[in-house]
Amino acid sequence: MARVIDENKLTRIYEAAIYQVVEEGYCGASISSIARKADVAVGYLYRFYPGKRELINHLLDISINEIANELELMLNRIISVNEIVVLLVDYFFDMAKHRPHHVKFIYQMLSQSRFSLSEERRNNIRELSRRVLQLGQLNGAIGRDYGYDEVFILMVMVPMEYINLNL
Amino acid sequence: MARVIDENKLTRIYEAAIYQVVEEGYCGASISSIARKADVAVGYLYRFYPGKRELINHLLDISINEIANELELMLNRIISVNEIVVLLVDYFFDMAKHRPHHVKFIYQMLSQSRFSLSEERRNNIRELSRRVLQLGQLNGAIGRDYGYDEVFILMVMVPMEYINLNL
Amino acid sequence: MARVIDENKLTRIYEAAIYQVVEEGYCGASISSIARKADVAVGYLYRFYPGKRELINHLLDISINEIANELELMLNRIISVNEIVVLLVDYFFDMAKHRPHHVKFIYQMLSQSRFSLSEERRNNIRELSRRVLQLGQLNGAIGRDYGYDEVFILMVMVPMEYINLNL
Amino acid sequence: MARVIDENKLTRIYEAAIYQVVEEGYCGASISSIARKADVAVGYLYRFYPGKRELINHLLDISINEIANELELMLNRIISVNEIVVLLVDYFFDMAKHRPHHVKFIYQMLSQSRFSLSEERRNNIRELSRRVLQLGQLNGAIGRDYGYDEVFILMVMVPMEYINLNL
DNA sequence: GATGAATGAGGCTTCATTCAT
DNA sequence: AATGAATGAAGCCTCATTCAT
Repeated sequence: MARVIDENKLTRIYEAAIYQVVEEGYCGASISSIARKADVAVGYLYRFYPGKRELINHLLDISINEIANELELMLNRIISVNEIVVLLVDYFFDMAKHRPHHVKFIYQMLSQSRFSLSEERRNNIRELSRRVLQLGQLNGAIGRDYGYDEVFILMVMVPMEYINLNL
Repeated sequence: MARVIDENKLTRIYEAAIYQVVEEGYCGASISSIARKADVAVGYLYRFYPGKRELINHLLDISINEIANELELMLNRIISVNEIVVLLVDYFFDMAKHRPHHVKFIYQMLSQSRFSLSEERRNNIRELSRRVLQLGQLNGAIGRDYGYDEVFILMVMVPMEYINLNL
Repeated sequence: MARVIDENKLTRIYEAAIYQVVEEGYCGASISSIARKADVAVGYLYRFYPGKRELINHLLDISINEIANELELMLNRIISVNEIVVLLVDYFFDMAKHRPHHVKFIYQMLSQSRFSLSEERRNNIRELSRRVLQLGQLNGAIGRDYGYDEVFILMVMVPMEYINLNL
Repeated sequence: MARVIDENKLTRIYEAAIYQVVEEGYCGASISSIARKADVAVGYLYRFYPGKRELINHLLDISINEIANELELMLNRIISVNEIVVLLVDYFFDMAKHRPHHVKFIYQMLSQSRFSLSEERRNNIRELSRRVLQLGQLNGAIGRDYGYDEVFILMVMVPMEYINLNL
């Protein structure tokens, strides 16, 4: 019978790709260097993605999704904005501790306009920001004249910035 | 006879390089595309820089220096931290209006660890942050438990983040 | 127990290979595309041939052999050259109607010097051409100053050319 | 001043490309092997053609054009079809003698439907065939029931076939 | 000094072939 | 025996860099 897909290999590719992109940039992260670091044949990569760009884009998507899911869980427990900020920052610090390259990866990608999220993911983020904003404005934690952007920057980007500066 | 350098050509190269890096990323910004956009021969570029990396790194250095000088001027006039924040944000918005690619360029480069500033520039920035911190803590505008990083992030990175999100 | 070879699968491989070579050329006809079209596993192919080249070469050999056998049957019935020409052209037109890709395949392969027939097959063809020539020159249907080549070109290649141009 | 284009290099590329295609087929004729044989850098090829396919297609176009021009000259001198056939066959034999690979190249490419001539070239050929047909039917050299295809096959393809078989 | 033609290392991708299951 | 996941050599192409003019 045919061999089964080794999930572990895929994980290694993800780690390697993120590591290489952070260390060398999108272009510097050559497919062959990723494959080598993941201890996988070059061709193996192309079984899952039609090309390099799709691989990296998917990784960004996965990573953002992870954060979005975390935030959604928090919002569903209807805690206050203040608590959410604390939890989110904790979450980022935890990620920085265990997977420092992931934080850098997300941060880098988000600041390069060429790598945009999928429409779906973007809507997802916007919806969550809206919910945070609503929650914060209800009990006065967030002033009336702030919008989604401010929420996103202060809750997501600033913590990441801080972490990046210190990594 | 002294070697005459056409400052105009150099400026065109800088503009073109920054534009291309922002639009296409470091790798996408090919030397030939930069030269073409700057209306300069490819070889001309190599009279000033030994390679592509050095050119881009220098541009980052120049750009940061520009901001540092601006901040230094402000600090020399010994205005309050509050005023400095206002002036600095104004300065960034002005840059965003007249040279939007420059803001993006600096922001993008700073979030990519592999493009580091020169030691000299880094010291420069640190010294300025120290002075701002001192000034702020003197009159209580900045709390005792904040450090350089926080000053830098809040005064430089957050405004840039905001601008980038809206450009 | 004797190894049972599924003749049907083999036939499907032949058809698929010929089809793909005609449509995409030798290189464009990838082993995996052939296997997919034949609904056979890639590895199965390698049970019969050590490689791609051998498969294709064998197909050419088989195809030519088929024509040679046909011609031989005709010659054994000692009919005149004129009749043979008619029968052969009929045969080609029939093949063009029912298996158009086969005609194209043979035609294409014969015009590419690097796909040579096996020594055995070549001798076979030459012998048949000799017999046709002899037969034709006996009753004056073919002039004294023609040789094997002319016979082969006029009886085999020209009809094929015509068919190819019209397929 | 910038170096001037070396026409000789281009000619070497043409020869090398045709040689390699004939010897190894379209796919076997790798860009690097062509460049090596032409004693030219790989990148040099891409100054004239966007890719391999365009190079080979252009070579076919050039080659066919050459023959078409020759035929046109003959037709303009209003000689008889018989004379034209003789001249054309002479021309092919001459080509076979001095540039044997060119004949093979044209023959191979024409028999592979995937490499079609440009619309312009095809019209050109058709027009010339029409003129030959007209001329031949005027003085009875060509029977009433023949068409373009027959003219083309007999005057161009058969001679080529013959040459190919003997090269 | 300036130019841009020429080079070739290196990147992305494909696919013939192998071999564990 | 049959399968198809996995491999990696080799192909196409780009582009940083050099250097003759």
